[in-house]
Amino acid sequence: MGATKTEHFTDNQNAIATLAKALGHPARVAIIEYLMKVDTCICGDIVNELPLAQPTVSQHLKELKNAGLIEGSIEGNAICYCIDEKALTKLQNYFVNISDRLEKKKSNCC
Amino acid sequence: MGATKTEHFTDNQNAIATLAKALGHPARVAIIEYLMKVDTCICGDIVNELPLAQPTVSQHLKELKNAGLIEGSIEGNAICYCIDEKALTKLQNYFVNISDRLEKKKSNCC
DNA sequence: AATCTTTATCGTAATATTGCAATATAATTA
DNA sequence: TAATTATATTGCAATATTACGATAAAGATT
Repeated sequence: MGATKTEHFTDNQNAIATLAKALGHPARVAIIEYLMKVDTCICGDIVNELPLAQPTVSQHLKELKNAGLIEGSIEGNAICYCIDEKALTKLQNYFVNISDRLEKKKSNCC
Repeated sequence: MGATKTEHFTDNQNAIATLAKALGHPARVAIIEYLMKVDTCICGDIVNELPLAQPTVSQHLKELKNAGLIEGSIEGNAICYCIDEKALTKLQNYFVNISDRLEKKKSNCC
């Protein structure tokens, strides 16, 4: 035991959980926010921006990339990371949808 | 090592990460969706709905409650859980805001 | 009061995450 | 081509998460 039983849940539930999990660490939220802030796409400045060692940041970037939240492209020596809008749009749609449904229901809770 | 360095990040980054982390497991996404689906607030039916043992579900409920995503109130013998709209609204606002900003920027990526 | 029902907690095993030093890889520059 | 720069990977220690059986706690029923 100890491993998540993904096979018992729907694809969408797993997809949302994967995206949410990727944002489930403040460093990764900070990376997304930094990529939003800097107009031009930035690479290893992220390492300077964050209070974490380079390998740690590299690992967080990898997780964001695996989840589809950011993309990286080789830029000579460096790697240029940027936000993948599709994933964030998916999250946005999901929560807008939930909030809409809650709005209509108007909490008849307990 | 091994513990997240929360103190180095902003309150908002930590708050978003905490909420996202709580939704970072398909069972917890499933619980939220189930609570959305059933009109009336439901308690231990969640256990029957999920493919997990009762203590495991109880633990997931606790995490959702700690994150502020659901509320529980005693209903005689049972506990009645329901969604806490505030937390989901916060997530919704966060992602709507990000998507808006991305929209304006129109990906000049890398 | 004894039993049943419902939910939470404890204890524990399996697994995953976080963080970093050391090192590898790969393009760049001197 | 040797040194530099930028990033990824490896290996490992500390900690956290996931899952569940056993058990506790607390109200409901008989």
